Amino acid sequence: MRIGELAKRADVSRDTIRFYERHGLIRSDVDPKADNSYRIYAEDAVLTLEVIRDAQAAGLSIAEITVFMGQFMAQDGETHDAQQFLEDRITEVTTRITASTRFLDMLRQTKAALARAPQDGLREMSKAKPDTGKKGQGSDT
Amino acid sequence: MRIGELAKRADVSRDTIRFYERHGLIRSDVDPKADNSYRIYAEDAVLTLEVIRDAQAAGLSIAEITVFMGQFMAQDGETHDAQQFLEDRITEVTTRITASTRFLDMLRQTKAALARAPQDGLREMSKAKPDTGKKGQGSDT
DNA sequence: ACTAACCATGGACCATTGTCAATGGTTTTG
DNA sequence: CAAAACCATTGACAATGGTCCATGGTTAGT
Repeated sequence: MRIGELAKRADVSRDTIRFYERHGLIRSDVDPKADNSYRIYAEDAVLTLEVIRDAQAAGLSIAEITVFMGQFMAQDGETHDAQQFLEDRITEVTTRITASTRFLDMLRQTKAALARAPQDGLREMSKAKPDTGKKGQGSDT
Repeated sequence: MRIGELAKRADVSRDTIRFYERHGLIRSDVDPKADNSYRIYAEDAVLTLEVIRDAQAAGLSIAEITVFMGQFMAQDGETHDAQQFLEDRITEVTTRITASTRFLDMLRQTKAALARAPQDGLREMSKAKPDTGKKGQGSDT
């Protein structure tokens, strides 16, 4: 298919597709039996764009997604780097999901508190604590 | 506490704290009985910075986090806008978590496939398909 | 007292992730 | 056929989220 159709089907702009392509996230060929310069995209490009969307939601940068796509398509070795990369991403994404969920709870609690005491403000909310469990050594250097 | 201590305790740079402050995400006062211009941060600023981190992980922009913080601290009305805002954020964050989780699965599957067929590449992976379901279109002219 | 370490302010600078506009060619369709 | 709609390429522009630097004042340790 051509870029316009892909754009419609994946719900992204043509410019975005071109941007991704420049960054190696997606590929296209030129129809050899046409003498124009129109690029042709495979069917699975739609899927690829959806994966890119998810990957971005998960916090990966374009550069990282490019690597992932490369890994995904890879045929040759470099298995070690690949494994390591994937492991790192898994850790990061997991962490992000945890933080997001924590924040989601906070949103819900805030909303509930607000519903409970509309004009009163929500000073009592102060009790809602995040529960990080990581940093914060109690004193200065 | 002063900015340096806060920076250490919350594990962000001083510049980032100042950046947040300029954008209304955090506040500080000047010690009235000191004649310097050093800013003093309350204890809970550490917590605030942690919440900001989570909110960012959840995909909120600085502007949105600022609104949330305002809501959180709010004393006056505007309950309707607040409720609506919170609801919208809840929907968005939930969606993001779903997408992230979907992508996380993909990472895991890719890793597994790679472990299974190191030199073979993972052509069979093609079967792993997401599961979106949207509509509409992006225009570009 | 002197120096290292800290602080404030302002503005320049940077990477990332696109978007837009100009220019010129191609295809489709009424 | 002629216009509308589509396509490619290039490069400028923009918003976001910081980071760095220069300058000058403050505090703390030795």
